[in-house]
Amino acid sequence: MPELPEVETVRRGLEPAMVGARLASIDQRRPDLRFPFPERFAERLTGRRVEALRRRAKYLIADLDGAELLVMHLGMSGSFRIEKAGGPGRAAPLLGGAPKNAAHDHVAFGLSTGSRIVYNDPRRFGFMQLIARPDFAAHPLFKNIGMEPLGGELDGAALARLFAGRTAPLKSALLDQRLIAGLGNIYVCEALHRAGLSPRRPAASLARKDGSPSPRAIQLARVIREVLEEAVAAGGSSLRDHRQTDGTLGYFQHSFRVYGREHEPCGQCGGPVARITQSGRATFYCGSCQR
DNA sequence: AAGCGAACCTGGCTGC
DNA sequence: TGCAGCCAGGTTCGCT
Repeated sequence: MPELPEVETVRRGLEPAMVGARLASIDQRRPDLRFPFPERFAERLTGRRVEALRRRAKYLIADLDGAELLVMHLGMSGSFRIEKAGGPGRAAPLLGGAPKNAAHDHVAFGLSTGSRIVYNDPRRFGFMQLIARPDFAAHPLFKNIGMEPLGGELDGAALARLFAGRTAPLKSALLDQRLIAGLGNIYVCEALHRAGLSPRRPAASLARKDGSPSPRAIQLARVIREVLEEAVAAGGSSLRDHRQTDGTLGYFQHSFRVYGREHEPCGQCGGPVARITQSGRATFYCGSCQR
């Protein structure tokens, strides 16, 4: 579920509850998720104040008042739930997924405000790490992460430079987090459809021989920013019953033009949306208007 | 070195 | 109704 817009939606939902609060208690219910939890995880977190909650690529980063950062990744199925102080029985806000089974509540942060933040992740592809603040940029998790698509750097020239010489299909290059950070399967499919570009086209075909951006590169950069901004504004999307801060559904799923729409008519030309497999992942696209 | 397929794990859906 | 098989938003590893 979580691509950049979903992680950003989760960040915005958690921010008012977490920032400024102290982590009064940590309930860690298993030794690992995708990776083992850090040594003495609960001990290192207990008593720390959360000073800020940031996002980099698909990572959530809590700045703590000590020397460490708490880095969290939601994997495929991770979500957070906020349990407000004194409110059992009230509908709990859900962030980033659809937790149903308390057996998959793996970590709960008890806050000094009395609220609890519960992390649920059935598939356990998510993980949490503690890293020293000065090591942040050089840390293995972050040193090879590419540019933020909404950070103001992503334009046609940047795409042309990143994709120059790459024989991989455009779809695969856009999913490569070392180049652009935060795009996932849904938004890559959606952006390519909006740009009228085939996912099978070699990535290098967006650069000219001299490395300058083609009009296609300029257009693709524009629609990547556009689709992500629209999705963030809509509170992310969901394939099932993803909810955001106030418990309402993330709405962007209703705006998919190709993702999950195999055999349905393309909104542009009426032709059928095709589904192929690239690098082991499903790609949805219109074979007649994406060239 | 880049690119690709498999692996990690569980749940939900489809079809027999 | 039961069950086998397939599929899923991401990342990493290991093999060409």
